[in-house]
Amino acid sequence: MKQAEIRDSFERFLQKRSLRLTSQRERILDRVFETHEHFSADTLYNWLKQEDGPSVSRATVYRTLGLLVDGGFLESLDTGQGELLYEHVLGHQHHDHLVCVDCGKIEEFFEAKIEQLQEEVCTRKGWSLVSHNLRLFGRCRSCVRKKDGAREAGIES
Amino acid sequence: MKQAEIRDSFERFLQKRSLRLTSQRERILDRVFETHEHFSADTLYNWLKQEDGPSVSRATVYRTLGLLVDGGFLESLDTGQGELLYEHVLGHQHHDHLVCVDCGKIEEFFEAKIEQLQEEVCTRKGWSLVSHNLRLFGRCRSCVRKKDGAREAGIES
DNA sequence: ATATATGCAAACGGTTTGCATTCAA
DNA sequence: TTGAATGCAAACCGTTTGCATATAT
Repeated sequence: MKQAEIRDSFERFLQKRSLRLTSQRERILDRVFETHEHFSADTLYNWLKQEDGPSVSRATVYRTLGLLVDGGFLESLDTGQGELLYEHVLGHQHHDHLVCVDCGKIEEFFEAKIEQLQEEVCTRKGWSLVSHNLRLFGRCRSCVRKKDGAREAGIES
Repeated sequence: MKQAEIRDSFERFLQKRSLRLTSQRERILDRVFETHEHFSADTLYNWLKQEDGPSVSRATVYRTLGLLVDGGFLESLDTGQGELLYEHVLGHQHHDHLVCVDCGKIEEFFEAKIEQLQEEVCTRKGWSLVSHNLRLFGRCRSCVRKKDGAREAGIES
């Protein structure tokens, strides 16, 4: 999905709710869809401060992130390290995350069988599934390598 | 595992680290293994305040909870609602959680096939799995019922 | 014209921490 | 005796909010 379509979709979303397209919202939308990394509210705030364009306050960053999550433009991801991370949704399929406990790296994965088993668990218990959050914590390929290197050198972890 | 064994195990843990068995730690340990509910630091603090025994400050509650998690006596559970919940571990097998988005109820489940698929995902990606966190958010049996009732009565959700 | 957004700074809420005092070993 | 633990209150940190001002429609 390209920038222009996203923009249209955002405008429609705002109209539906009688909200206004401000230069701040415009700027945040653009910036957020420009990156494919996971980012925090603070990171986004700093990007906007450094790069040029209409100034955006911290409060507006938070308010707009909330709006974008509501509208299904962004998803938030709780890595359990205090701050929420965000990633854009449009053009991305659902996935879960691997988080490296050594370097913080995040990778995405999708495993249909896990998704299906989650539904089965819910059904079995009489619940109705709304969403889920699966995080695998481990060591990424390069941190595993580093650790093995250290072990060979006789350094205890 | 009965209270006395847990107590011994805790004393050994403290000795190993040259930490001391204080009346506060004793009281927290007992209280925590007395309940089978999930509880927050604040809930625990209030239990200790209402029931009688040696007084325990909020700071000590937090410090001791940390200690018990380190020692593998408790596990913490991030429901994503701001505060951490705790549950005791000894005598409990690993499980994941269902969280009701309407009433906050928590149920536990264990699904071996999901556990195994997580390992497979990691292996496939070259990661080494350390732990995981799976939360299913949905509506519990009784909230589903309530919601259906409302729908029949023509009340929109 | 007017309802909505913004920026600022203060508030929030769970948790952590510095420090003087108390206590287990 | 002395290193560790406690209680208190202040600090922390990401996030939210009240309010006066600015702005999109």
